[in-house]
Amino acid sequence: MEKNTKYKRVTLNEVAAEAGVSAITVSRTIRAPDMVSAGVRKKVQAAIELLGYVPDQAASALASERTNVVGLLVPSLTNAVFSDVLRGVYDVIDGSGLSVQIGNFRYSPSKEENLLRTFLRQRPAGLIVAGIDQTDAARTLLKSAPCPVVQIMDVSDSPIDLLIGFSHYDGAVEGTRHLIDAGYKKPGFLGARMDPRSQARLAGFTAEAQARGVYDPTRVITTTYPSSVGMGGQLLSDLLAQAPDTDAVFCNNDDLAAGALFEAERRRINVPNDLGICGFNDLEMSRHLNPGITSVATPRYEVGAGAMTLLRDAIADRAAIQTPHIRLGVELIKRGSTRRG
Amino acid sequence: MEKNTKYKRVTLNEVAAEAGVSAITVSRTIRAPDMVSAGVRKKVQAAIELLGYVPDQAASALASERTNVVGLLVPSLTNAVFSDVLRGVYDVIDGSGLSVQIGNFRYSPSKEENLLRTFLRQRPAGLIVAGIDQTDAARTLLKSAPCPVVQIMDVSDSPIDLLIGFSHYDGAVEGTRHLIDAGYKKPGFLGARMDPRSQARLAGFTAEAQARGVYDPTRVITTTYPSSVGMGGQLLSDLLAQAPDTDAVFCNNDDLAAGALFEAERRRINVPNDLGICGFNDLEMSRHLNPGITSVATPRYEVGAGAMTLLRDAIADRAAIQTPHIRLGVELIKRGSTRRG
DNA sequence: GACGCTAATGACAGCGCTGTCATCTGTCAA
DNA sequence: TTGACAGATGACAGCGCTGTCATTAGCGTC
Repeated sequence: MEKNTKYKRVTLNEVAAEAGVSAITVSRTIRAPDMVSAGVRKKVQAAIELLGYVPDQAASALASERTNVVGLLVPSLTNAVFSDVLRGVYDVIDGSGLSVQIGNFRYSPSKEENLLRTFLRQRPAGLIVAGIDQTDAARTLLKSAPCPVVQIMDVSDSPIDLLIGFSHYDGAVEGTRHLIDAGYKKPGFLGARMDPRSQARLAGFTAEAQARGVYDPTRVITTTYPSSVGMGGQLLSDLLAQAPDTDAVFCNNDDLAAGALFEAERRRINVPNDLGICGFNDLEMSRHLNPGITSVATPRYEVGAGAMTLLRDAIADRAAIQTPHIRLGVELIKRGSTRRG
Repeated sequence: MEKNTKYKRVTLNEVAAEAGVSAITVSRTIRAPDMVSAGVRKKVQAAIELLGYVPDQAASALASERTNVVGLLVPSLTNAVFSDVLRGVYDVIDGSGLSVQIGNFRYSPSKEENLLRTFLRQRPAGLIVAGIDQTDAARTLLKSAPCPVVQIMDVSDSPIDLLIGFSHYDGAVEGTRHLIDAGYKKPGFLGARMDPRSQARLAGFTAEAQARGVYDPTRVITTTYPSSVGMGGQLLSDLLAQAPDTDAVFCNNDDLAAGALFEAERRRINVPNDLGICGFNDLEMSRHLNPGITSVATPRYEVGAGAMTLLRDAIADRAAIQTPHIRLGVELIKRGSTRRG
């Protein structure tokens, strides 16, 4: 076996010899310090420090049938939304001894299911999965998973295990209500990708518009192509071609909203007077546009950080989790794009 | 030992029994099919299929002293630049049997060094590190790493091992030259974060501006705060306060450029006639602004995908790598923000 | 026909750790 | 004083795989 002596590993046994105890005591000092007397603990910790001992994850995983790997299943890596979630996850995991493995299922439920199977065979310490719309098979796998599972980015009446997210439906209702309250009479909806969370936003828009008597299906424009700024402009063009008297748009997200704003600019349509625009997510950019884009701010970072916190605590002691289901709020941020003169 | 029978593992021995061969032959069938005769190979593959065998990574890692984990060290997870790189990496790794572990060193060289040590102890199959500006200690660690190392996102005269990137200096020179060629006489520079790659861009700007006799240090505004659209507006304000006659800005990246554009709009400064704006990276948004922002397009996805390809091939056979150092080009995309009427 | 050679396969040990159970020590109640 | 008991520590086996070396079969050569 070719070894690189530069990376010669310090083993548990060497630490044990240094500290004058047995290997298992060193192991316990690391994993369950309470089981070891204070004196021995000190000696062992000194020896670990002295030798620069770092546990071998592979050996530990093999012996204990568990790993310190957390699987994170997301539908996209491009999306600014998920990079904020990622940031939250990494901020919490930092120094927890756990590590993350990301699976990108590209909005494909079957791919998600496959990734899930792959992850589960690695005996993960925990799983974080985006959304609540797993296939039945995936749900079954997750329900019987031998580790905590956190669903994120949405709310649900029947979570699999742990959950942290916010209501896309409620957010859309709030945004739509604001448009109508601001005096817009003919609001439309622009949506791209149309994954389950986008669908929920559309449902929220539809429900509120209907309740207020301003719903018109010809003002709903969606595509399954990905969201982008360019797509926002295109969708607005499509909407105006189909329903030229539309006076406001609720956009599925801020990229579309920005694109719609730029398109309106090109068409010399006055925003907010002739066209109100409301986005979703509240990306950093939105507040700096002219006019600023009114948007439903979503706690993406908080979802990532909260999910990892939940998971970390559940891995330590699932029974100790007080609030396994966390519903975060969204906040409507009103800006110039809906402030009529 | 608490076991979950649902995830009862199929072992090499069980496959071997099923196929009527020894365990080591099964192992070889998987890792080095050429060493096994065609008939046996078929039998073994059938048995693997039948039993749904999946190798145990932990056991393999323990026995072979190697893992299938690729470490990826990036300075940021927020940045759109790195999410594009990530996407490239994941696209190539998909189905290669390797998995990625991300380390986020937050632009801190010492944190990078620590992460590196942590990764190296896990005996990674390979490493991808952002940039070429590692500390001396980190360089030494990487040079003697028992695995291939890919540096990305920059070019270098003395790569550690493998490298794929592009020249930030050249890109900045090209952007600056374009501004001057377009007739702007008093170009400034806006930069945030000012990591080594930002510094290289500033150096390119400075060199070209000096060569053309239009360099003025009072027109260079930088901050170590992170880049954002908002920061772009702020930096432009600072620049105009300090040097009101500035007629163009080369921005460190497109977020700053967009912020500068929006700020110019608010100040009723005509872009491009009274102020030319050139960005860097060419994010999707830039082409949709009014006017579109001229930008130096960088091959971020290609860097990610190329790095993972290099690494994958190097892990298979380091000696077979034909071009260990890949320099990708950047392309200036001219748009309205520098097109004077 | 004995020999050497290569290709194909197997036996075996052990990677570094942890689960299990055994042992040992000290304390306290009867 | 004895026994029961909890707390602290250790001995040992084995997780599933792979590196090493041994063995066997097959084949051509002088």
